[in-house]
Amino acid sequence: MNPQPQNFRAPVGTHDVIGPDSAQWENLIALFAETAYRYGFELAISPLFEDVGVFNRGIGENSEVATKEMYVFEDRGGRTLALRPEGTASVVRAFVQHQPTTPWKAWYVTPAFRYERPQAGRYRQHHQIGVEVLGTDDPAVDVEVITMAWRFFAALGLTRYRLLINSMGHDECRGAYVKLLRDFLGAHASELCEDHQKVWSENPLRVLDCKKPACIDVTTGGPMLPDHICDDCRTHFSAVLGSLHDLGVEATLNPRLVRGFDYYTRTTFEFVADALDGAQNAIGGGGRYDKLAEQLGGKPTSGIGFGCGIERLLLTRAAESDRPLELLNRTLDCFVVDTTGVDSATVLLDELRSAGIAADRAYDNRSMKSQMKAADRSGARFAVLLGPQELAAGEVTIRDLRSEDFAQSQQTAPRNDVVTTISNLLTK
RNA sequence: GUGGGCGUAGCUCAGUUGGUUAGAGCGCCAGGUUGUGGUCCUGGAGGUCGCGGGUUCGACCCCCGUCGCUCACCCCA
Repeated sequence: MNPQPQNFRAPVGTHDVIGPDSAQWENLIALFAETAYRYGFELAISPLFEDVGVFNRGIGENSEVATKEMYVFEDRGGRTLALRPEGTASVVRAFVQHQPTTPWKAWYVTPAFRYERPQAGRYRQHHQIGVEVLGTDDPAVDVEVITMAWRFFAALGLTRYRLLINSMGHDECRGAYVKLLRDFLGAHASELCEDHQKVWSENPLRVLDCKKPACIDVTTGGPMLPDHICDDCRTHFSAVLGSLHDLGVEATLNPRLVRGFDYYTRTTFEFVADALDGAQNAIGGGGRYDKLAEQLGGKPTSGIGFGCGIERLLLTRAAESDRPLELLNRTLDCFVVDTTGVDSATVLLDELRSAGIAADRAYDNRSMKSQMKAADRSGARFAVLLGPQELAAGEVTIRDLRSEDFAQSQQTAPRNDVVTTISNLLTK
């Protein structure tokens, strides 16, 4: 009659983020929000799920993510929906739907879902922060977006990261290049690695990204993207590279850089962290997607953006430094120790908190010693002692918990002046 | 989807060739004479040894299965 409760746990590849780790997340997201506003971005929140077509059209129906990693499901109304595997497609869908005035600059923070086997730095639900700019193909925007990410990493305290960059060309010159590459690969198909001998034709660009020696050998002698993009794209790319150089943002040209989503055109980039060993060292990436809005049914609109994985950024940060991020002040101002037995703390705390003072307390009428321990553990700056004596005298005792000197670390204050006294002590 | 390693208290881990009531440290709770934390001392709570089956007189230990964690391949953040 009383069934054994099941031991539920977070699904495979997902994680609960609780303290003290959640403080790192809070810091990182707050810093990103701050950075985004400084660059003129507004926050965009879009649904976690979309019509599956948004992602199929966006990231490409043949892409690895779309074919075998998406969480696709049918809702009760028979609609075929998918959990977002990345941020860009939804934001661009929102742009197409609402047609905000351009340039539209939006930032986001969102979970992303991909059905893969989890491993270090790879999860079925991970979280991304990113930005998108729609409505201009000015190379200055490419530079701004890349630079923002670059500066953000530095503000996070990262030091060992690199920017890899490439130009994919626009649809026409890229198409011509793919044809060229396909012909080339066709002539050398038997020399490719085992896997690509079979599938090189479906997406020739992927072969460029293959890490197997066989494929590298073949493609090294073959045509590379930057040499075959049209004059306009070349000019655009040069402008981007030039400005990045002027700003001191160190970009490494990587002609093999081909990202996993099909929507990219022209400027394409990736950030890798050297502190992360193994295959999961990409902490962020992005690029231009000048055809995406159109593919999602909108007017032709240029766009560019980047996304970064929060988990990987924090892993990188932890690998580079022992010190946690402490950009936000999240220490308690005071801890109320109430031994009156009549719960005087409730009213006192309401006064303190209403005045903007961060305050907490113990519950359950615990002993003074126990409450003092709790005060110490809480990290609060001051303990506000309120016992029978203080209650009778109409005052409180304020104790500086950082001081070791008993005599000088305590003072009394009239009960009515608690807020102002604490405020004054805090500004010292 | 394929393969390797690992599942013992909240956490980090011991547990001798299979042998009685499964241990430690940290953390948590309570005390150390009646109002003071961070050190110290004492005590306490907390575990169906991931789960299911098998071998055995006897299983945390051996075997099989399963689930989970983890790492790698693939791909990506």
